[in-house]
Amino acid sequence: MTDGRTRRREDTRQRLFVAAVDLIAEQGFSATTVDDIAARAGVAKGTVYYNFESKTVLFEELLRHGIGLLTAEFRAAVDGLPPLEALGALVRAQLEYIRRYRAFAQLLLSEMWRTNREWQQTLRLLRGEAIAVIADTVQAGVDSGDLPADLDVRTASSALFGVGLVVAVDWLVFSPERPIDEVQESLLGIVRRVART
Amino acid sequence: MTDGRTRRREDTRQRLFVAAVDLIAEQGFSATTVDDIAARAGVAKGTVYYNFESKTVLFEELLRHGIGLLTAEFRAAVDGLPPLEALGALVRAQLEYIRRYRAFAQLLLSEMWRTNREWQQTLRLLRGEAIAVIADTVQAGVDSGDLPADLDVRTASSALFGVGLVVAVDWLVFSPERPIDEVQESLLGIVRRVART
Amino acid sequence: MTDGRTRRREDTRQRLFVAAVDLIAEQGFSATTVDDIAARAGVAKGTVYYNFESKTVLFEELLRHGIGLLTAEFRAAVDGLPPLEALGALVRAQLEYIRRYRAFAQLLLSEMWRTNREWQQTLRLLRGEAIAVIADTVQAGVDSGDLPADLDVRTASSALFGVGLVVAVDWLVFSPERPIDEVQESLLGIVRRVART
Amino acid sequence: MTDGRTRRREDTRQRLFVAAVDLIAEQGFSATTVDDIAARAGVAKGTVYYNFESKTVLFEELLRHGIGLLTAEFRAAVDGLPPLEALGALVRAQLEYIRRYRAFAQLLLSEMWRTNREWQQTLRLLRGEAIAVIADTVQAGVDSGDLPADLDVRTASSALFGVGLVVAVDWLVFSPERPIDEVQESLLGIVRRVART
DNA sequence: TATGAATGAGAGTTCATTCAT
DNA sequence: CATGAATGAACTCTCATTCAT
Repeated sequence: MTDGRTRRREDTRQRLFVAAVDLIAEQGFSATTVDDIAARAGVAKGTVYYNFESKTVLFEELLRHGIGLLTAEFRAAVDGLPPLEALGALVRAQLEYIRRYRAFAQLLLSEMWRTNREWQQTLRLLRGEAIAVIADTVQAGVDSGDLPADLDVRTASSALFGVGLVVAVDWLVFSPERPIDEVQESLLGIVRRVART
Repeated sequence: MTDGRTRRREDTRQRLFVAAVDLIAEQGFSATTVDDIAARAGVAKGTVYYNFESKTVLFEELLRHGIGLLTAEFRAAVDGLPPLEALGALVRAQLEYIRRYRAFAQLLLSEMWRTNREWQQTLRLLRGEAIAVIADTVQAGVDSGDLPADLDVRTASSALFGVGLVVAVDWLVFSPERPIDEVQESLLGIVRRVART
Repeated sequence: MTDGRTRRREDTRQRLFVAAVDLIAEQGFSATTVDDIAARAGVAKGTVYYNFESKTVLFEELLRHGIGLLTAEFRAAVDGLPPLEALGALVRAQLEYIRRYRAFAQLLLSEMWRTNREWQQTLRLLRGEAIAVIADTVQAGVDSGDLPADLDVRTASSALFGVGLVVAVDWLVFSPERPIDEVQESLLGIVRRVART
Repeated sequence: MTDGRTRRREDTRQRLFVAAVDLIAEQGFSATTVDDIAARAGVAKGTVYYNFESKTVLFEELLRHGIGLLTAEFRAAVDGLPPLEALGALVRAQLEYIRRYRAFAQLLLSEMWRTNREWQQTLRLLRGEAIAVIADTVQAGVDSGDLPADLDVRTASSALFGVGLVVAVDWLVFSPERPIDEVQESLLGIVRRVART
């Protein structure tokens, strides 16, 4: 199972993932060619098709992989924490994630609110899983009285996710020199104020 | 004589704009073909090229047109208002705009934070003009003492623009049944709270 | 017949001829667009079609006009002259013509030995008329004993025409600083030597 | 392993060369489509672009290949010969070449004296290399006293090249039934007579 | 007599995908 | 497990031609 061949193959897949995410973040899915991906990964074009059924499938697995990671970090962040602290931990986790996987975050920002794309179903589903963690935390806050009782949990969670994404990416693209702590503080400050209502 | 011709041509360009913005918002620039655009506009393919140098130029003029409109509405909104009220007016104007030109807003959200695209220069420039109106208002608020003196005006304006965009589009895509007033209230509430700091 | 309208139209046709001959000489027939021709002639594209049935017809009339002129000058040159002097006069006439209508000469050089072109029939016919004047002169020289009796009149005339064309155009393109008299002398010298055989 | 592939690819390129030269000679560069070339070579259209950057590049490599061959034959022809004999050898070599690669010769005749074409730089350069061999021979003849001391070497070489081309192609197009030896004799006769001056 | 907006067939080019090696 | 030559459908763009003004 984890013999030489499997490891080699896993390595190739990993390099293709990295190459694809960078290029698609920069140029978008359609503008990124399989040739580009293979070249940046340092393999032949045929190798892409040996490892993935198609360009679309490669992209879908990429989304699955990336958002799965984010969801896992969300779950780890809130584990055992009381609602308000958990909310802060989520913001921190999202920022950390975006900083580490900047290209993937850009890609998400570009694709998340599109319509009529092949992988839309997949994306909505994955988005739902990530936001569910946020929603659970928000719901817990409402139940415990830490958050206003009339809060629309679904919309608030959705907005929280989107705001974190856009603010962090905006920071990375337009003010990369600004320290992340400031950004984190601003976001946490806003969340706390909203919570207090 | 020349007037009839000019009017006809202007009409054709307008229809191409409308067709292009819808399709590109849904599918992205690369995935949208010139054939699609021509078909939706109800003209022949050659007509697209008679009116625009290239697909890229059509898109750039589209960006210019759309963001120009937004900037104009921003300017009209803040005209003569004191800082805090002006800030509220900006939020309202942005939401109104996004509701009216939903497709264009989606398109902006998808392209604004990308790198390495042909029209990036154009986009950055236009974004700068729109954000300048916000920045002027924020700066006035800082000067008047309505906003915290240590506020990073540039970053705050940038974030305000991004948050408005992502929240409004998220609402249109994922909770279209929710009345816009609520969204507006939420956003205004957040802005006011931040202002009070 | 020669009223205002006709004169204006004739003027437009003339300008289109001049524009077309220049452009086609430089770039070839296919690479020259009707837009190019109209622009250089300073008229609208529709005007080309108002004056000529099609691009091909414009070109054919151009060939007819240009080679007709050359043939006429050939006829005028040899008129009344004894064979050997007539031969020299032909060389001079051809060089004069090429110098005056350089672009047309280039165009001829490019198209004359092509096969499978639409206007080939026309071109062969016109070429035949021009070469007939040369052939008549050569034949007269053979008959009078000034030229060798076993000379293949047809081939010799054909070659004379081609050599004149290629040497003159080569001179115009690659050694334009060299005076025409030298070129003429060289050519006449060769012809005279061949004649003496 | 790699050898099999390389050979296959080289084979494809060769077939594309042959197909392209025939078609372009007949119809000209612009009038020849990539579809035509692919069809005659018996490959798919995409294969043309897998092997050549563009239609223009294919044509440039074609020119390079064809004129390179001619230059090589010129060099082989004059090798070790005294000036006058070398001159005769050049004429023979040129005629042989044109007879063998008739299509390429027609193409050269059509393109050589054009201006404003993309590959002009390339063509001038290659023409220079071929004519340099002639010029060296002519210069040797001048130095040895076999040719007139006041001969303009550059112009004479240029003209010799052009005359050989136009006479040979004229013969192939308009009198293909005439044996090549006669043509060769005529040309050699002229050259010898000029030499005697 | 002249115009120029519009057209659509067809050109050059790209690229996801296949497959023999 | 990996390769890269070949493919052909689909793309962007061009341009000779038409026609209402």
